[in-house]
This record gives sequence, C-alpha cells and structure tokens, in this order.
Amino acid sequence: MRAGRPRGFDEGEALERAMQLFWSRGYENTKLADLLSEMQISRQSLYDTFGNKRALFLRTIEHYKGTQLSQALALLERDRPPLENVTAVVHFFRELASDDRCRGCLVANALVEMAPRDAEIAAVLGETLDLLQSALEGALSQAQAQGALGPAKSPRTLSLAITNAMLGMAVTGKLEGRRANLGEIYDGTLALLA
Amino acid sequence: MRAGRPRGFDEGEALERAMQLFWSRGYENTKLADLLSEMQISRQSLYDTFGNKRALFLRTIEHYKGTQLSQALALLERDRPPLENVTAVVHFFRELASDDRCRGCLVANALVEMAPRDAEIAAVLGETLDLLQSALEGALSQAQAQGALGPAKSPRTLSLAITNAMLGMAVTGKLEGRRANLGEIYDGTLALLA
DNA sequence: CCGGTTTTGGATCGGCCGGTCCGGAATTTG
DNA sequence: CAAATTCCGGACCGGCCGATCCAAAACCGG
Repeated sequence: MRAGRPRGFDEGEALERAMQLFWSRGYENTKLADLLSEMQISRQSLYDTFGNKRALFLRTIEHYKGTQLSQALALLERDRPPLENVTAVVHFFRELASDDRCRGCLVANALVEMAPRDAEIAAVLGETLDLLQSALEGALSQAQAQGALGPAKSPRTLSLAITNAMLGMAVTGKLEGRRANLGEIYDGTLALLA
Repeated sequence: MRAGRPRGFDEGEALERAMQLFWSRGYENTKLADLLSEMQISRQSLYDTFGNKRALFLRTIEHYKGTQLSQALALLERDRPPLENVTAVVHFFRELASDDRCRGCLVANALVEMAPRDAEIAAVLGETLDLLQSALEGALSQAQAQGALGPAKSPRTLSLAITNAMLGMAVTGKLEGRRANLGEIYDGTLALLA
C-alpha cells in the first residue's frame, strides 16, 4: 500500500544546488543552514533523503561526475581530430578555473580539503581523476596512431602531465590576480603536444 | 625598566611546529588544542605572542616563505647552468608533493581553502607565488641568453606553466594512488624546456 | 629581598554546528 | 470519509571551538 504526501522538491535539482554550494565554499565551510536555504528543503527532508552532510557530499561528487566531467568526456567523443578534442578538454577546465567566484574544480578542491583525512572520499576522487586521465590517454594514443602526435611522445606521460596541469589551473584560478595568466598557462601547457 | 619572567619557549621553534601542523591539516581543521599541545605553549602565551589563530597562520605563511620557499629560490642562485637550476626547483616541489602525509604545499593548500574568502591571505599567497614564478622567469631568460633555451620560447609563459604544474603536483600528491605518477608528471612537464 | 612585570595553566564563556526529536499539516489509497 | 504514510517547520541537544578572564607562580632589575 503506497501512500503519503509526495515529495515537494526534485531530488536532482536539490543535488544540483547543493553541488553549487559545496563547489564554491568547500565542505567544512558549507554550513547545514546554508545548504537548507539554498536547496530549499527542510532539515528533516535532507536527512531523510540523503542521510547526513557527508553522504550528501558523496552524492554531490557523483553529480559532479554526471554533469561537469561528462561534459569534458563528451568533448573527446566528438568526430574531430583527437588532438583538437584534447585541447578542447583543457580549454574546458581553463574556463572552470577562470570562474569569477574562484570555484575552480570541485574535485581539486575536495582533494586538498578532504583527501588526507577521508580515505573513502579520496578513493572516489581518485576514480574520477582516473576516468579523465585515461580518456585523455586514449585520445592521445589515437592521435599518435594517426600521425598527429610525434611517435616519440608517450600518451600516458602526456595525459598525466596534462591532467596535473588542469589541477594546477584550478588552484591558480583561486587568485584573482593570477587568473589573467590562465590564457598563457593554457598555451604554455599545450605546447607539450607540439 | 625591563623585568618579568622570561619566555619559556622559543618563538621561532613554536612557529615551526605550528607550520608543520597547519601544513598537514589545513587551517580550519587544525584546532587550537592541537596547536597548543604541538607547540607546547600555554593558551595565553599563544594569544599574547601571536594575537589569534588567523594572525598565527599569517606568521606561519611568512615562516614558510623563510624556510621552504627560500630553499627553492636558493637552488636558482647556484653557480650552474640555469636550466639545471630550474629543474632542481621542480624536483624540489615534486619531493614536497611526494610526502607520505599528503601535506603537499602549504601555499597550494591555503589557496584552495582560504583564498576565496579571505582577501588578505589571498594577497600574501599571491605575492609568495609571484616570488617563485618571477625567479623562475629570470633563470629561464638567463638560459635563453646563453642559448640553452630555444629563442622561440617565452620565459614568462614557461615560468607560468611550470609554476602552475608545481601547484598541480601538490594536488596530485594528495592521492596515495597517484603519487607514484609524480615521476612521470615531472618528466612530462620538464619536456616543456626541450 | 622586594616591587613590578610577565608567564602560566586552568576555569569559563558565548556562539555555532551537525544531528535528533516531535507534533501538526498535507496527500494518497481504500 | 478514514487510515496510513510522508512531508514540513521548529524546538532542542550535546559537543566543540575560539577567545577571554583570573589568580598564582616565576623571574628580572634595583
């Protein structure tokens, strides 16, 4: 027998709003009261639906993978020269890092804040990063097979260096004053592909 | 008339201990009680000597500049080929990022945690980063003048990309599993100088 | 040895935060 | 309409945290 008042909010939308908040303020600095007002749900609903703050954050990371990361990976699937797709991904993260609100990248933020003291979250973040890096590596291998990338280059090493640089951009973008340099950093990093 | 009981601790040593703690745990996650037991001073002494937690953290950043950053800058002053000195700096930060305790780089950590919501600290961190980057740029210009760096390269762009990559390494090192890749990331990034 | 000064450790405070509990309102099913 | 189920808002709690206050001990200069 199913009954009861139906949910007054959309779970996905609430998650999206939670993500925006965690993304711009970090985990500890996002208070429960902030979440409630931003998600526009009651305290009880939050606990009923998501468990607790940490569990909500884990869901948030998954949501981030399903939105932001998916967008990046989709760029690699386009029917274009693979090298062009790779630069598009780097460009995508450069745009994230250029955000006026200094949000950077949720994964990078969480890595710094939580990885050293929360093994489970660290593992999830690691998987997320692996997804991105191995996708890049695949595209680079493809480029090499097509002759667009020098045979002496290592797709794996390159993908690692580029992923690393994207994390760096997320940090660099935290500084208002340095954000203007992201264009040069972007160019400088992509010189690796030449 | 000077009088009074002399200080029972060394200020510099206390700062060093505070730095180690902030470095490995971040700002918010380092509780006052932790600081007191690690610094081995009384609560009152801390407030008398440093003002408050935030002021202590600012002093900690200065201490970091005076120790870690100084070490890095000293590498650039050695009487060796400038390009070799640059790689030594990158190697230095690679070692920091390889730390088992996931400490990474204090500046990178603080940038992520505090820059978006503390303009003063952000400014100090920005200056610190500028110091490093401009020193690298100087060494690269020198290398170029000596013909060790291709004339088509831009020392400024390169120094920005390398500084960015070093911040990235500090983040990458947060993941136990990815730390093993730091060697490849190191090689991959230095390929920019070839 | 003594007056003045500083350090020290403990007690305490006000505030905030994550999480729980409860009673009433809303809505579906039968 | 009645029963069952779920949602909602608010009150509340235990715990922690940064900061302040206070009295007693330690120390220096004269």
